[in-house]
Amino acid sequence: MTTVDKALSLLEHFSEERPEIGLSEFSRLSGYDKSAALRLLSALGRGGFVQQDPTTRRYRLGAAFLRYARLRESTFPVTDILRPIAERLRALTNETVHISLLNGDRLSTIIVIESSHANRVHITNGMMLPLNATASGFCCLAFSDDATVQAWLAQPLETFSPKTLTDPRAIMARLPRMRAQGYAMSDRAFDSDVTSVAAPIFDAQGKVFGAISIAIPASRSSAQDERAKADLAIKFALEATRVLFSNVPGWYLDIINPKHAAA
Amino acid sequence: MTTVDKALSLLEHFSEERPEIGLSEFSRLSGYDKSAALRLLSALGRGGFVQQDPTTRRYRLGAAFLRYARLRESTFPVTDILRPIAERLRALTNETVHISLLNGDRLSTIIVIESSHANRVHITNGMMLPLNATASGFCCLAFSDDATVQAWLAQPLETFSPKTLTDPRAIMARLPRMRAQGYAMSDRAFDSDVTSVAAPIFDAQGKVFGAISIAIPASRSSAQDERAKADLAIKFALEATRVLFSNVPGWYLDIINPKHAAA
DNA sequence: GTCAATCGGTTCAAATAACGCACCGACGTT
DNA sequence: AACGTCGGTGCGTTATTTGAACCGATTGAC
Repeated sequence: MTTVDKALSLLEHFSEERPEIGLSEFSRLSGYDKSAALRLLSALGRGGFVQQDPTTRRYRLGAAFLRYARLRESTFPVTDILRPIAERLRALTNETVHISLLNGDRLSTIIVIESSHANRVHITNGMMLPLNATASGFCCLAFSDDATVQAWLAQPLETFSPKTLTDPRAIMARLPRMRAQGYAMSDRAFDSDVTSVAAPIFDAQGKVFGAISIAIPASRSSAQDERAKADLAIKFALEATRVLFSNVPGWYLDIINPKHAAA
Repeated sequence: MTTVDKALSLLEHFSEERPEIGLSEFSRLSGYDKSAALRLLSALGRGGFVQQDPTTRRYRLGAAFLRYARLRESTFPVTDILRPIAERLRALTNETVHISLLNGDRLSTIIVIESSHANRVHITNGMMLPLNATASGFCCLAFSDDATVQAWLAQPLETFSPKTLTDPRAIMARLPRMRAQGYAMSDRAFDSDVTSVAAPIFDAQGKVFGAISIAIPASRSSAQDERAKADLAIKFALEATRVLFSNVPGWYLDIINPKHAAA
């Protein structure tokens, strides 16, 4: 692990719940010596990646992220690239389609294309989704490595509906099946009237980047429909992964098509 | 300069014009040895700060920026914080007000509140503004250190109107006056019908973060108006700096109010 | 088909920067 | 006054970074 890795790993400790972190706190969280943490934070500060509140001296994420995120979006516009994919999937299914990206221990919804049915699922763009109640969230869990999953599920899990799973063991017990199927399903675990299927989008390193999900009013969903919808979700998520990163992990291709006739 | 600084500085070579950079190119641009550049890039890659195109092997900005920028915005929402300030300034002047943030060698406009006059300046949100033709851009130049200014003006400067300044020396000649006044003004240098004044917003390190600008149809502007508008721009930019970073550089306070009775 | 240049990436002894303990003054509690 | 914790510093020890040489793979010229 290089010094740079260590510096970057400090940033991982920021989260929605812990947006500001003091020096000693960083030292404790990371296990690095205070002087090491200070050196790393100073370097991050010089680069604008963290900034200190002048009064409390605590650190928060810096303005460089605005700059670089904008630059990246203007030269490699993920949202623009993914929207047509979501639109085509919505055209094929006429159900609400949404794409969410993994953001720490949550998903942020960046694209929503609603069904034209009068009875349709409404999802707010920008909405943060939990990992323990949505099909997209289950995707992130099922296709991430064990250590990451353990860390995610170690935190307290919120309840959203009577069917929400909050027991880490119960959730983990379901992951192998999802992994084997190549997609995830959530039946009324987030909203009591919504069933959804989702397939994972991977980044260039083969880690879960986000998920593409089809959300259906529970009243309209059926078991035999699920598989067809899931196959579409997988197909379009694959396309998204390819378009963004030209690179789908081989093991995922093996899962969704063991005969190696890639979709 | 620590190893972390070097790694972060590699990212500075990305720009709108150069969104993808190869290993040797990085080595040349940064002056670091190829093996050093590779080590740094690998670390950045592990953190998701750069990613490699699997076919060309060139590097581009990674997905971590989306994640961290979203996290920062959700815990420290610059746009939400600044919008009410822009709205109040617009209410006082009834002219189009916009706030732009420094993004490399350009400004990206994040807030636009238009005047209610029939004859008003229209600015598109998200628009990228040059440093050499707008009041906001002049602000960035006037209140940045010489080395930065030199680097910015060393690049070819685009012409936007007959009054655009493209000679670095002509531009630099005007900066001391702006610095002394505490604000910048641009008369028809970007759009032939628009005059604007702008005051700088500073970040926690005292570097220019962006600018707040009042844009007026040239036909409606007058010299005596300029100073009044500028004073308002300064006042609101000060407030923006304080609200965001609780920290206005002392030298700037000295400039805008030498008697130390801070606004 | 061959040659030369360039690409991304690897190796390893020498040079250098990171590490982490001990310590500082400031602040808040007890 | 004594204690605990905070952010930050100094410095000898130690581990990482450095960079020239090198590798195999591409690419373009002839």
